Amino acid sequence: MKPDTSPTIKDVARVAGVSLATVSKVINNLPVGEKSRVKVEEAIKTLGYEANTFARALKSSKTYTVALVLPSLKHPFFAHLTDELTKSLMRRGYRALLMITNYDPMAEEKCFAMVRSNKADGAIALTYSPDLTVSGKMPLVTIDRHLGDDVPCVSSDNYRGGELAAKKLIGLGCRSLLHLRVTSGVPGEPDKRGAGFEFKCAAAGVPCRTIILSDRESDLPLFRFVEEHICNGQPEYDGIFCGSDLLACQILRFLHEHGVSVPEQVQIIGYDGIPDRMTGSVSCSTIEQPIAHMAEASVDLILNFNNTSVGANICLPVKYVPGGTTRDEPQASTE
Amino acid sequence: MKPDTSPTIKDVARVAGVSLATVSKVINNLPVGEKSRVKVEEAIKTLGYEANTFARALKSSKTYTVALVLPSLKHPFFAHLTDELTKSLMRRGYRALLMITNYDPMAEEKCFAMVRSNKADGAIALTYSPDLTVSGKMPLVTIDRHLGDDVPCVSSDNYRGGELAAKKLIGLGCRSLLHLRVTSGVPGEPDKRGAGFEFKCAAAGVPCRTIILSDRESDLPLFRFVEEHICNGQPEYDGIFCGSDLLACQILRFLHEHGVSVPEQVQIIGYDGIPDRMTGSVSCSTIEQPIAHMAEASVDLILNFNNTSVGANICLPVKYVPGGTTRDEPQASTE
DNA sequence: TTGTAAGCGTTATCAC
DNA sequence: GTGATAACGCTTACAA
Repeated sequence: MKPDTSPTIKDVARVAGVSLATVSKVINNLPVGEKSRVKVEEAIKTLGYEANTFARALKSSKTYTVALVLPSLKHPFFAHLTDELTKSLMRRGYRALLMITNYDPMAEEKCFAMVRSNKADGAIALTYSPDLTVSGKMPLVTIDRHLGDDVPCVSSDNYRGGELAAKKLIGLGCRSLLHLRVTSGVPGEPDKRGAGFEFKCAAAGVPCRTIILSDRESDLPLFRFVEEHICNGQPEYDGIFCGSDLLACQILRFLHEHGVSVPEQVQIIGYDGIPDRMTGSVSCSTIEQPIAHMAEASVDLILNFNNTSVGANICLPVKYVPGGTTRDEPQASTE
Repeated sequence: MKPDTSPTIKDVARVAGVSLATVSKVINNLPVGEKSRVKVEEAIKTLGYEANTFARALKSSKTYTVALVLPSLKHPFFAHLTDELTKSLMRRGYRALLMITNYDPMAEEKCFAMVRSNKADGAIALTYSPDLTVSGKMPLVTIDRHLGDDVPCVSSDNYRGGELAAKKLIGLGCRSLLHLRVTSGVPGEPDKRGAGFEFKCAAAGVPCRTIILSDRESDLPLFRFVEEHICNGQPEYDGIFCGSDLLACQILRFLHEHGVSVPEQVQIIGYDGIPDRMTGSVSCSTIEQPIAHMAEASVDLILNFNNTSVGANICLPVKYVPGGTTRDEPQASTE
C-alpha cells in the first residue's frame, strides 16, 4: 500500500489478476492470450500506469534516451536544429537529453563519457572539439563535422550551396563578389561552401574575395572593411555571400544605415534559410538548409546505428530561396 | 568478465578489495575509514567508473533529471532561456530532459504525466495550455505564466518593463505612441506590459494605441496598418513599443524599406534584449529580460522545491538598453 | 499461453 | 567502520 507513489507493473498484475511476466509481455507487445491482454490493458488504464524508464533501462540497457550535444542554443540554426531533433525523437518515443557545451572541449568530453557509460542510447553532436577522441563503438552521429570514417555525419550540401549562391549572384548581374564567413577555427563541413562559391566564380570569370572572421573576434574589422569597400562612393563589391542569415541581416542593416540600397546597389545571399517566425518567409535571400530533414536523418542514423552501414555521410540538398535582398522575385508564389 | 560494458560498483569493490557497501558510501560521501576511501577512490580512477544514473534513480527515486517543457525553440527568447536553464542544471550536476510541445496542450499534458510518474525530479515549463490541470504536488515551476498559488512562477517585471518603455519614448520626445504585440491567446505575465505602458502614457497625457495580433495570424494586417498610419506622409505615430526584439526588427526593416528613418522620424523599443551573437550588443533599443537570472531562479526553485516557500512568485528586474532605434546614446559605454 | 525467479546497478538496513 | 543482504521496477530465460 504505497499511497502517493505511482503504480508499478506489480499493481497492474494484481488488479488484472495475472502475473508480472504477462503484464510485461503486454507492454512489450509480445504474444499473449487475448483475455489476458484485455484485462491487463484495462488495469493499465484504470491505474494510469506508466512504465518506469529507469527500471527498464537498468534491466535492458535500452534507455530510450538520446543525448543532444550542442555548443549553444544562441544561434538560430542550433536552436532550430535542436527543436527538430527533439520533436523527431519524441515522435518515436525517445527522450532528448540536452547538453550545452559552450564550445568547451572538456565539456564535450564529459558528455560523451556519460553516453559511453550507457546513460543514453547514443548521441547526436555538433561538436567543435579540435581533436575529439571517438572511443569505442558508441553510437554517435555528428552534424556538419566529419569526425572519422566510423562516425556518420549529416550535413547540408555545403559545396553545392556555395555554388548555388555564386551562380545566382552572377546570374543576377553581380560582377565583383565577396564571401563573408565566421568560423570557429575548427574545420567542418561548412568550409566547403567557400570552395563551391569560388569554383563557380572562377568558372564564370567573376572576381571574388573571401573574408573569414574568427568566432570570438569582434565584428569591428568586418564592418570597417564593409564600410571602406562598399559604403563609400561606388561599391567595390556588388554581391555578398554570407555564412549565415544572421550575418546577412547585420550586413544588410549596416548597408541601409550607410545609405547603400539593397538589392539595387548590392545583392546579398545568406545561408540557413530559417523562416521568420511571424512572416513564415525568410528574412533575406538565402541558401536554405533542410533542417527538419537533417534532424530526421540524424535520428534515423542513431536509432538504427548497428543495422545501417556505419560511416555513411549524409549530405542533404539545399535550395535557393529569394528573400528580397536579391534582384529576383521575393517568393516563388503566385504573387 | 563483461568485456565491453562499463565498470560497476562491483568492479570497483573487487579492485579496491572492499565490499559494495563501502564503495557506495565513498561515492555518497558517507563516513568511511581513511584507508578504504583512498583505495576506493583509486579504483574508481583506474576503472574510469561512473555511477549508473538509472540504477541510482531506481533505488533512490532521485533522478537528477529536470524536464524542460517548452512550446518551441524557434523563438530566440525560448532558445536562450533553454540554453541558460540547461547550463544552470548541468552546473549543479543535473540533466536536462528537453520536451517540445509545439503549443499543443495534449503534448504538454503528456510531458507532465511523465514527470509525475517519477521519471524526473521536476519540471520547468513555459506552457500555453489554456486550462492546465496541475495535479498533485509535482515539483513544477512555470515561466511567464501564473498557474495557481501552489505553482511558483518566474518572470521578468513585465509591468515595469512597459512603464519603462513608455517613460523612455516620452522622454525622448514621442507624442503619439503605438504598442504592438503578438499574443498566443493564452493569458500570461507578459500581458502586464501593456498595462504598465498604458499607465505611463496616461499619466503623461500622451495618446497611445495598442494592437494585439494573434500568434497564428499572418502579419499582413499589421504591416498594412503600419503602412497606412506611419509610412505615408507625416507618421501618425512617432514611437513604437514592440512585444519582442524580433518584432521590433521586422518593423524597423519595414520602415526602412518605406523610407521612414529610424530613430529620426519614429523611435522603436523592443522587448527581450537578447544580445546579437556577433556584436554582443542588442539589435534595437529594448527592455532587457534577465534571462540568465530567470533561468537560475527557476532551477533554484525546482531543486529546493520542498524547502522553499512554495507559491513564491519571482519577478526579476528589467533594464532599458539603448540600441540605435531611439534618439539616445546607443551604448552606456565610454564611447 | 502463463507463471516463477534471477538479476540489472544501486542504496540502505542491518548485524558483525 | 565494514560487509552481507534485501529491496527498487522491470525484462527474460526457463519451467509449468
